[in-house]
Amino acid sequence: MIRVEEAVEKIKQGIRLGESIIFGALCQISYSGRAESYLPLGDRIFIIKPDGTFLVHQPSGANPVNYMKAGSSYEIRYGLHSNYEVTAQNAQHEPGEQQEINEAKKVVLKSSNIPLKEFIEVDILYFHFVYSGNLKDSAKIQLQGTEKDMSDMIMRNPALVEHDFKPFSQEEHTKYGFIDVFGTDKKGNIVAVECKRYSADFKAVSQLQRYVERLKKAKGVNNVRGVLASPKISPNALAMLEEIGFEWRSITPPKYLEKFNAAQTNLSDFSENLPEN
Amino acid sequence: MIRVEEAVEKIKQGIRLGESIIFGALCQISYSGRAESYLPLGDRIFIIKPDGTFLVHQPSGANPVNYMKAGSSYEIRYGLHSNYEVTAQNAQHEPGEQQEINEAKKVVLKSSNIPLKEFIEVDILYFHFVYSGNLKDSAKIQLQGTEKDMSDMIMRNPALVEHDFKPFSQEEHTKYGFIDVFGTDKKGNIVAVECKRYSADFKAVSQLQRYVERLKKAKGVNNVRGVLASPKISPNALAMLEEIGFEWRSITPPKYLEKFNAAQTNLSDFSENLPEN
DNA sequence: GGGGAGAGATGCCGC
DNA sequence: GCGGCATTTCTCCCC
Repeated sequence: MIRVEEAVEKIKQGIRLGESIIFGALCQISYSGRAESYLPLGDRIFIIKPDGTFLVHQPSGANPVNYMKAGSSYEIRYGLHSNYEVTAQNAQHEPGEQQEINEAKKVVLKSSNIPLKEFIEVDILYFHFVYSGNLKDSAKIQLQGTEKDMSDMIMRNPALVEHDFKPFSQEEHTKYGFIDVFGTDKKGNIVAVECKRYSADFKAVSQLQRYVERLKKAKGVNNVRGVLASPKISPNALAMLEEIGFEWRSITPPKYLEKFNAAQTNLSDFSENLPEN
Repeated sequence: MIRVEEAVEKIKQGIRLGESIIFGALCQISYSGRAESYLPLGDRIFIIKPDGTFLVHQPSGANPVNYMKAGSSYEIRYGLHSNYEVTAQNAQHEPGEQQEINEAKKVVLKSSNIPLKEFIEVDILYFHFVYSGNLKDSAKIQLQGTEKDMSDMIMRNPALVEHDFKPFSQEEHTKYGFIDVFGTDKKGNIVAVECKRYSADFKAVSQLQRYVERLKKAKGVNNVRGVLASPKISPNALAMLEEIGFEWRSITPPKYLEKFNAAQTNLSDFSENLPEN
């Protein structure tokens, strides 16, 4: 627990200096913007980032319960809470907290993003902790095993699709749509390959169908094959695929950060738990 | 800045007690699971929740750069970092930090989720702050303005679709698919309504088309109308809709938390910034 | 800014 | 568990 005055001063200064601010507080939250929400009293974790990002986390769950996008601005002040009564009872907190809450100095944190017409107001009863500091991080995450890595792999090794498959290009952003890999088979048919990094569903089939239809229309040709590449495919999707006359290839996206061998060996003691593929 | 020994002890105790743990640290991170990633040295914000959720945030951006799902387990210990050299230089930090880093006591935090085969390893150089505590929050967020609210509104006021529209049911989870609102028009035609809370795109049209096709097939009838309801619709989607012979209705999801008037008035000083709709 | 598509998407519900 | 679908999805890239 931290004194309210001290907490408010730290946060004020953090906002002024554009620092990363992290704090925990007992509060209730109202949001208005694309949607609207109200979150009754409870303990939450807050992050205000220098870019204006705002995150509110409950003590469980992966997603923030409330948030604001980068570019939002902040104001914290002492003030009257809303005209309804904040009670420990309606928050299902311990009855003993009632007195504590009523005696607490009231604090209001407002976040607003005028261009996006989004607003959050946090009524704070007390703070559990406050940190504010200039955190420095210019690093970018290096990720492997994405759909892009799959299409890279196919470009390097076209036989994964089939013998004599000749890929032209990758990630074609054309007016016909976005095609992962694009090439010809040995008979000269056009082949459009759509990659999915995990199980392919009927939406992936729809997507591929749309590409192929547009291509046929735009080029005035009929010899366009559709190939869906993924580690798995749902029964529905496979049925739909076969009905259209498209094909499926079982291809798994590459993993293991070859460029960062060090990072890989760093996880060596985990490797016994990994699947053998 | 907090002493490493104190930080590690706090986190260890937090893990043992199942508390909410929040800390800031200079670190590098390796991940292996559905994909793989490596994040070079930098300052980050960490949250470990009692349910096992793990979040790592950089000082900018809305999304966690690394994370683990609920159910993951944690271990923190002193130990050797990986066999590559962690230097202030490769993290683009100030040269003066080099000595500080080399002298720091090395700490490794591991998170693992065996069923999901997901693993994170954090090499920590030093801590900016550590909080651990028993945060209590049983509240659930009350959200309004969702797609479900739109279909509720249409059920209460079917004329929004058209005069004499008679809705049967909502959210039909049938083998034909999931239909938001389902009813008949005055001529006895079946009407399938798909709601979108924001701008409808061609995917929404595809979705609706799929419902209607399945319905026709399953019921052996042809008099099924498709209606797309949304505040906006993209030109492409509208063209596609009209080509199929479906219709669009301009309907905006209800907002303003009528059930929670208190929360609403709480945002009264924001209302002058809100659009007039 | 809109459109189109991926994401280590997540979360919810139903089977 | 998978499937289907919404999300204050977010993010990126291109037009």
